[in-house]
Amino acid sequence: MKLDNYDRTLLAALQGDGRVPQSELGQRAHLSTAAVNRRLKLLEGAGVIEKFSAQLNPRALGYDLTVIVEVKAENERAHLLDEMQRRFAACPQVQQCYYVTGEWDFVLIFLVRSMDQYVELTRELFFESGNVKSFNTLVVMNRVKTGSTVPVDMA
Amino acid sequence: MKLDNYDRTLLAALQGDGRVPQSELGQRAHLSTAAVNRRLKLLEGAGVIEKFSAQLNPRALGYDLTVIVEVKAENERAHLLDEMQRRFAACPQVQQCYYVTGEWDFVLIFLVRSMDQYVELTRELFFESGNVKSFNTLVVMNRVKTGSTVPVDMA
DNA sequence: CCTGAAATATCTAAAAG
DNA sequence: CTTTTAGATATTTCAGG
Repeated sequence: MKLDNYDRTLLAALQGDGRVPQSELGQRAHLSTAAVNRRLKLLEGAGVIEKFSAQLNPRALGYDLTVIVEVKAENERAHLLDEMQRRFAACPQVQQCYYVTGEWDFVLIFLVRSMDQYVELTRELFFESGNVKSFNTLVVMNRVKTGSTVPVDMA
Repeated sequence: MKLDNYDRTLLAALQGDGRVPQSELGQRAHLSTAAVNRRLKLLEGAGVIEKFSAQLNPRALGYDLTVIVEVKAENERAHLLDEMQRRFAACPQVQQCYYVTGEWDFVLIFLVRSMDQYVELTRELFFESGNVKSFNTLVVMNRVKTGSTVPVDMA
Protein backbone atom coordinates (compact mmCIF):
# COMPACT_ATOMS: atom_id res chain seq x y z
CA MET A 1 0.00 0.00 0.00
CA LYS A 2 1.18 3.46 -0.90
CA LEU A 3 1.32 5.92 1.98
CA ASP A 4 1.41 9.68 1.87
CA ASN A 5 2.38 12.07 4.62
CA TYR A 6 -1.24 12.39 5.71
CA ASP A 7 -1.26 8.66 6.42
CA ARG A 8 2.08 8.84 8.17
CA THR A 9 0.84 11.64 10.39
CA LEU A 10 -2.16 9.56 11.38
CA LEU A 11 -0.03 6.47 11.99
CA ALA A 12 2.52 8.29 14.12
CA ALA A 13 -0.23 9.87 16.20
CA LEU A 14 -2.12 6.62 16.74
CA GLN A 15 1.04 4.71 17.55
CA GLY A 16 1.66 7.22 20.30
CA ASP A 17 -1.93 7.22 21.49
CA GLY A 18 -4.46 4.84 20.03
CA ARG A 19 -7.37 6.85 21.36
CA VAL A 20 -6.85 10.21 19.74
CA PRO A 21 -10.27 11.13 18.31
CA GLN A 22 -10.56 11.25 14.55
CA SER A 23 -11.59 14.89 14.84
CA GLU A 24 -8.29 15.72 16.50
CA LEU A 25 -6.37 13.56 14.05
CA GLY A 26 -8.01 15.66 11.38
CA GLN A 27 -6.77 18.87 12.93
CA ARG A 28 -3.23 17.54 13.27
CA ALA A 29 -3.11 16.25 9.69
CA HIS A 30 -5.23 19.05 8.20
CA LEU A 31 -7.95 16.69 7.07
CA SER A 32 -11.68 16.43 7.75
CA THR A 33 -12.80 13.75 10.16
CA ALA A 34 -14.51 12.01 7.24
CA ALA A 35 -11.19 11.81 5.38
CA VAL A 36 -9.48 10.55 8.51
CA ASN A 37 -12.14 7.90 8.93
CA ARG A 38 -11.79 6.74 5.37
CA ARG A 39 -7.99 6.56 5.57
CA LEU A 40 -8.00 4.69 8.86
CA LYS A 41 -10.32 2.10 7.42
CA LEU A 42 -7.99 1.64 4.46
CA LEU A 43 -4.90 1.49 6.67
CA GLU A 44 -6.48 -1.12 8.86
CA GLY A 45 -7.81 -3.11 5.93
CA ALA A 46 -4.40 -3.15 4.27
CA GLY A 47 -2.79 -4.34 7.49
CA VAL A 48 -0.65 -1.22 7.93
CA ILE A 49 -2.37 -0.89 11.27
CA GLU A 50 -2.23 -4.43 12.61
CA LYS A 51 -4.38 -3.78 15.61
CA PHE A 52 -5.24 -1.46 18.45
CA SER A 53 -4.33 -2.66 21.89
CA ALA A 54 -3.90 -1.71 25.51
CA GLN A 55 -0.33 -1.70 26.75
CA LEU A 56 -0.25 -3.26 30.18
CA ASN A 57 2.24 -2.71 32.98
CA PRO A 58 3.94 -6.08 33.58
CA ARG A 59 4.69 -5.21 37.20
CA ALA A 60 1.04 -4.62 37.95
CA LEU A 61 0.32 -8.17 36.82
CA GLY A 62 3.12 -9.69 38.87
CA TYR A 63 5.59 -10.01 36.00
CA ASP A 64 8.64 -8.35 37.47
CA LEU A 65 11.39 -10.22 35.71
CA THR A 66 12.53 -10.01 32.10
CA VAL A 67 14.99 -12.58 30.82
CA ILE A 68 16.62 -12.76 27.41
CA VAL A 69 17.70 -16.19 26.27
CA GLU A 70 19.84 -17.29 23.37
CA VAL A 71 19.13 -20.83 22.19
CA LYS A 72 21.10 -23.19 20.00
CA ALA A 73 19.28 -26.06 18.35
CA GLU A 74 20.62 -29.59 18.34
CA ASN A 75 19.28 -30.52 14.94
CA GLU A 76 18.53 -27.83 12.38
CA ARG A 77 16.22 -29.76 10.12
CA ALA A 78 13.50 -27.41 8.96
CA HIS A 79 10.56 -29.22 10.45
CA LEU A 80 12.29 -29.53 13.80
CA LEU A 81 13.02 -25.80 13.84
CA ASP A 82 9.41 -25.13 12.93
CA GLU A 83 8.28 -27.27 15.78
CA MET A 84 10.50 -25.35 18.18
CA GLN A 85 9.13 -22.04 16.96
CA ARG A 86 5.59 -23.18 17.51
CA ARG A 87 6.39 -24.40 20.98
CA PHE A 88 8.17 -21.20 21.95
CA ALA A 89 5.47 -18.98 20.49
CA ALA A 90 2.75 -20.92 22.27
CA CYS A 91 4.21 -20.12 25.69
CA PRO A 92 2.53 -17.03 27.16
CA GLN A 93 5.67 -16.09 29.10
CA VAL A 94 7.64 -16.01 25.87
CA GLN A 95 6.87 -12.42 24.99
CA GLN A 96 9.06 -12.41 21.91
CA CYS A 97 10.88 -15.00 19.81
CA TYR A 98 13.30 -14.37 16.95
CA TYR A 99 15.01 -16.83 14.63
CA VAL A 100 18.47 -15.44 14.00
CA THR A 101 21.71 -15.95 12.08
CA GLY A 102 25.04 -16.65 13.71
CA GLU A 103 26.18 -18.54 16.73
CA TRP A 104 22.68 -18.93 18.15
CA ASP A 105 19.48 -20.02 16.45
CA PHE A 106 16.87 -18.25 18.55
CA VAL A 107 16.59 -15.26 20.82
CA LEU A 108 13.69 -15.33 23.25
CA ILE A 109 12.48 -12.68 25.61
CA PHE A 110 10.67 -14.03 28.66
CA LEU A 111 8.40 -12.15 31.00
CA VAL A 112 8.20 -14.16 34.22
CA ARG A 113 7.03 -13.82 37.81
CA SER A 114 10.24 -15.12 39.35
CA MET A 115 13.48 -16.89 38.67
CA ASP A 116 11.74 -20.06 39.76
CA GLN A 117 9.17 -19.69 37.06
CA TYR A 118 11.91 -19.08 34.53
CA VAL A 119 13.77 -22.21 35.60
CA GLU A 120 10.57 -24.19 35.36
CA LEU A 121 9.94 -22.90 31.83
CA THR A 122 13.47 -23.76 30.72
CA ARG A 123 12.75 -27.30 31.80
CA GLU A 124 9.58 -27.46 29.78
CA LEU A 125 10.84 -25.67 26.73
CA PHE A 126 14.53 -26.60 26.57
CA PHE A 127 15.32 -29.73 28.51
CA GLU A 128 12.31 -31.81 27.70
CA SER A 129 12.36 -30.74 24.10
CA GLY A 130 15.21 -32.94 22.99
CA ASN A 131 16.29 -30.46 20.34
CA VAL A 132 18.08 -27.77 22.36
CA LYS A 133 21.86 -28.10 22.34
CA SER A 134 22.53 -25.17 24.67
CA PHE A 135 21.20 -21.85 25.86
CA ASN A 136 22.53 -18.70 27.46
CA THR A 137 20.53 -16.62 29.93
CA LEU A 138 20.79 -12.82 30.17
CA VAL A 139 18.89 -11.37 33.12
CA VAL A 140 17.47 -7.92 32.51
CA MET A 141 18.36 -5.39 35.19
CA ASN A 142 16.72 -2.44 33.48
CA ARG A 143 14.13 -2.28 30.72
CA VAL A 144 15.59 0.87 29.22
CA LYS A 145 13.25 0.97 26.24
CA THR A 146 10.43 -1.41 25.50
CA GLY A 147 7.41 -1.62 23.28
CA SER A 148 7.04 -2.24 19.60
CA THR A 149 7.19 1.24 18.16
CA VAL A 150 7.98 1.51 14.46
CA PRO A 151 9.78 4.60 13.16
CA VAL A 152 7.50 6.71 10.96
CA ASP A 153 9.58 8.79 8.56
CA MET A 154 7.94 11.64 6.70
CA ALA A 155 8.75 11.88 3.02
CA MET B 1 -3.27 -1.96 42.97
CA LYS B 2 -5.24 -5.05 43.79
CA LEU B 3 -6.81 -6.80 40.81
CA ASP B 4 -9.64 -9.28 40.72
CA ASN B 5 -10.65 -11.61 37.94
CA TYR B 6 -13.05 -9.03 36.55
CA ASP B 7 -10.14 -6.67 36.05
CA ARG B 8 -8.02 -9.42 34.56
CA THR B 9 -10.75 -10.28 32.10
CA LEU B 10 -10.96 -6.65 31.01
CA LEU B 11 -7.19 -6.36 30.72
CA ALA B 12 -6.81 -9.53 28.70
CA ALA B 13 -9.57 -8.44 26.34
CA LEU B 14 -8.18 -4.94 25.83
CA GLN B 15 -4.67 -6.22 25.37
CA GLY B 16 -6.00 -8.34 22.55
CA ASP B 17 -8.13 -5.58 21.07
CA GLY B 18 -7.99 -2.09 22.46
CA ARG B 19 -11.25 -1.10 20.82
CA VAL B 20 -13.69 -3.53 22.31
CA PRO B 21 -16.65 -1.41 23.44
CA GLN B 22 -17.29 -1.23 27.15
CA SER B 23 -20.70 -2.75 26.59
CA GLU B 24 -19.12 -5.85 25.11
CA LEU B 25 -16.46 -5.93 27.81
CA GLY B 26 -19.32 -5.99 30.24
CA GLN B 27 -20.87 -9.01 28.59
CA ARG B 28 -17.58 -10.89 28.55
CA ALA B 29 -16.78 -10.13 32.17
CA HIS B 30 -20.39 -10.33 33.37
CA LEU B 31 -20.41 -6.71 34.49
CA SER B 32 -22.54 -3.71 33.70
CA THR B 33 -21.04 -1.13 31.38
CA ALA B 34 -21.07 1.31 34.27
CA ALA B 35 -18.89 -1.05 36.29
CA VAL B 36 -16.60 -1.56 33.32
CA ASN B 37 -16.24 2.18 32.89
CA ARG B 38 -15.39 2.68 36.53
CA ARG B 39 -12.84 -0.12 36.53
CA LEU B 40 -11.13 1.02 33.37
CA LYS B 41 -10.72 4.49 34.77
CA LEU B 42 -9.12 3.05 37.88
CA LEU B 43 -6.90 0.69 35.90
CA GLU B 44 -5.68 3.50 33.72
CA GLY B 45 -5.24 5.88 36.64
CA ALA B 46 -3.21 3.30 38.57
CA GLY B 47 -0.99 2.74 35.53
CA VAL B 48 -2.01 -0.89 35.11
CA ILE B 49 -3.03 0.12 31.61
CA GLU B 50 -0.07 2.21 30.50
CA LYS B 51 -1.60 3.39 27.27
CA PHE B 52 -3.64 2.49 24.24
CA SER B 53 -1.84 2.37 20.94
CA ALA B 54 -1.99 1.29 17.34
CA GLN B 55 0.34 -1.57 16.41
CA LEU B 56 1.88 -0.83 13.05
CA ASN B 57 3.24 -3.25 10.48
CA PRO B 58 6.97 -2.47 10.15
CA ARG B 59 7.06 -3.78 6.57
CA ALA B 60 4.39 -1.36 5.47
CA LEU B 61 6.58 1.49 6.64
CA GLY B 62 9.70 0.19 4.92
CA TYR B 63 11.24 -1.38 8.01
CA ASP B 64 12.00 -4.87 6.75
CA LEU B 65 15.02 -5.72 8.83
CA THR B 66 15.24 -6.59 12.52
CA VAL B 67 18.66 -6.83 14.12
CA ILE B 68 19.50 -7.84 17.66
CA VAL B 69 22.75 -6.46 19.05
CA GLU B 70 24.69 -7.31 22.17
CA VAL B 71 26.88 -4.49 23.43
CA LYS B 72 29.76 -4.45 25.89
CA ALA B 73 30.70 -1.15 27.50
CA GLU B 74 34.25 0.04 27.78
CA ASN B 75 33.82 1.82 31.09
CA GLU B 76 31.05 0.80 33.45
CA ARG B 77 30.90 3.90 35.57
CA ALA B 78 27.28 4.61 36.36
CA HIS B 79 26.95 7.98 34.70
CA LEU B 80 28.57 6.68 31.53
CA LEU B 81 26.16 3.75 31.41
CA ASP B 82 23.29 6.18 31.96
CA GLU B 83 24.51 8.29 29.11
CA MET B 84 24.62 5.24 26.83
CA GLN B 85 21.09 4.27 27.79
CA ARG B 86 19.81 7.72 26.98
CA ARG B 87 21.56 7.73 23.64
CA PHE B 88 20.28 4.27 22.70
CA ALA B 89 16.75 5.04 23.81
CA ALA B 90 16.71 8.29 21.88
CA CYS B 91 17.32 6.53 18.56
CA PRO B 92 14.00 5.80 16.81
CA GLN B 93 15.41 2.70 15.12
CA VAL B 94 16.29 1.25 18.52
CA GLN B 95 12.96 -0.37 19.18
CA GLN B 96 14.04 -1.94 22.44
CA CYS B 97 16.98 -1.64 24.81
CA TYR B 98 17.75 -3.78 27.84
CA TYR B 99 20.52 -3.47 30.42
CA VAL B 100 21.55 -7.01 31.29
CA THR B 101 23.77 -9.13 33.52
CA GLY B 102 26.55 -11.33 32.22
CA GLU B 103 29.01 -11.17 29.40
CA TRP B 104 27.25 -8.25 27.70
CA ASP B 105 25.94 -5.02 29.15
CA PHE B 106 23.13 -4.19 26.74
CA VAL B 107 20.84 -5.97 24.33
CA LEU B 108 19.32 -3.76 21.65
CA ILE B 109 16.70 -4.58 19.07
CA PHE B 110 16.90 -2.47 15.94
CA LEU B 111 14.23 -1.98 13.33
CA VAL B 112 15.94 -0.70 10.18
CA ARG B 113 15.26 -0.17 6.49
CA SER B 114 18.41 -1.92 5.32
CA MET B 115 21.76 -3.29 6.35
CA ASP B 116 23.24 0.02 5.23
CA GLN B 117 21.10 1.89 7.67
CA TYR B 118 22.11 -0.51 10.42
CA VAL B 119 25.80 -0.04 9.67
CA GLU B 120 25.31 3.72 9.70
CA LEU B 121 23.60 3.53 13.09
CA THR B 122 26.37 1.38 14.55
CA ARG B 123 28.78 4.14 13.54
CA GLU B 124 26.74 6.78 15.28
CA LEU B 125 25.86 4.80 18.37
CA PHE B 126 28.87 2.54 18.91
CA PHE B 127 31.98 3.81 17.18
CA GLU B 128 31.63 7.50 17.81
CA SER B 129 30.51 6.92 21.35
CA GLY B 130 33.90 6.16 22.84
CA ASN B 131 32.39 3.86 25.44
CA VAL B 132 31.61 0.69 23.48
CA LYS B 133 34.22 -2.02 23.83
CA SER B 134 32.60 -4.49 21.45
CA PHE B 135 29.28 -5.60 20.02
CA ASN B 136 27.83 -8.67 18.40
CA THR B 137 25.19 -8.56 15.67
CA LEU B 138 22.42 -11.16 15.30
CA VAL B 139 20.37 -10.73 12.13
CA VAL B 140 16.75 -11.76 12.46
CA MET B 141 15.58 -14.16 9.77
CA ASN B 142 12.12 -14.66 11.18
CA ARG B 143 10.14 -12.64 13.70
CA VAL B 144 8.46 -15.69 15.19
CA LYS B 145 6.65 -13.80 17.92
CA THR B 146 6.68 -10.08 18.54
CA GLY B 147 4.78 -7.49 20.47
CA SER B 148 4.69 -6.64 24.13
CA THR B 149 1.95 -8.88 25.40
CA VAL B 150 1.89 -9.52 29.13
CA PRO B 151 0.51 -12.83 30.44
CA VAL B 152 -2.74 -12.33 32.31
CA ASP B 153 -3.27 -15.17 34.76
CA MET B 154 -6.65 -15.68 36.34
CA ALA B 155 -6.67 -16.34 40.05
C1' DC C 1 -9.76 12.72 -3.59
C1' DC C 2 -12.09 16.00 -0.49
C1' DT C 3 -15.75 18.57 2.82
C1' DG C 4 -19.77 19.28 5.85
C1' DA C 5 -23.82 17.67 7.97
C1' DA C 6 -26.80 14.17 9.57
C1' DA C 7 -27.42 9.55 11.68
C1' DT C 8 -25.46 5.99 14.81
C1' DA C 9 -22.81 4.29 18.34
C1' DT C 10 -20.13 4.86 22.33
C1' DC C 11 -18.70 6.88 26.49
C1' DT C 12 -19.38 9.26 30.87
C1' DA C 13 -21.56 10.67 34.95
C1' DA C 14 -25.29 10.84 38.08
C1' DA C 15 -29.21 8.97 40.60
C1' DA C 16 -31.39 5.37 43.02
C1' DG C 17 -31.59 0.40 44.74
C1' DC D 1 -22.36 -4.24 42.64
C1' DT D 2 -26.79 -3.23 39.68
C1' DT D 3 -30.07 -0.62 36.24
C1' DT D 4 -31.62 3.44 34.18
C1' DT D 5 -31.26 7.96 32.50
C1' DA D 6 -29.44 11.81 30.03
C1' DG D 7 -26.05 14.55 27.81
C1' DA D 8 -21.53 14.83 25.74
C1' DT D 9 -18.23 12.70 22.39
C1' DA D 10 -16.92 9.88 18.73
C1' DT D 11 -17.69 7.28 14.67
C1' DT D 12 -19.77 6.31 10.40
C1' DT D 13 -22.39 7.21 6.43
C1' DC D 14 -24.09 9.98 2.79
C1' DA D 15 -24.83 13.91 -0.43
C1' DG D 16 -22.38 16.72 -3.25
C1' DG D 17 -17.92 19.58 -5.01
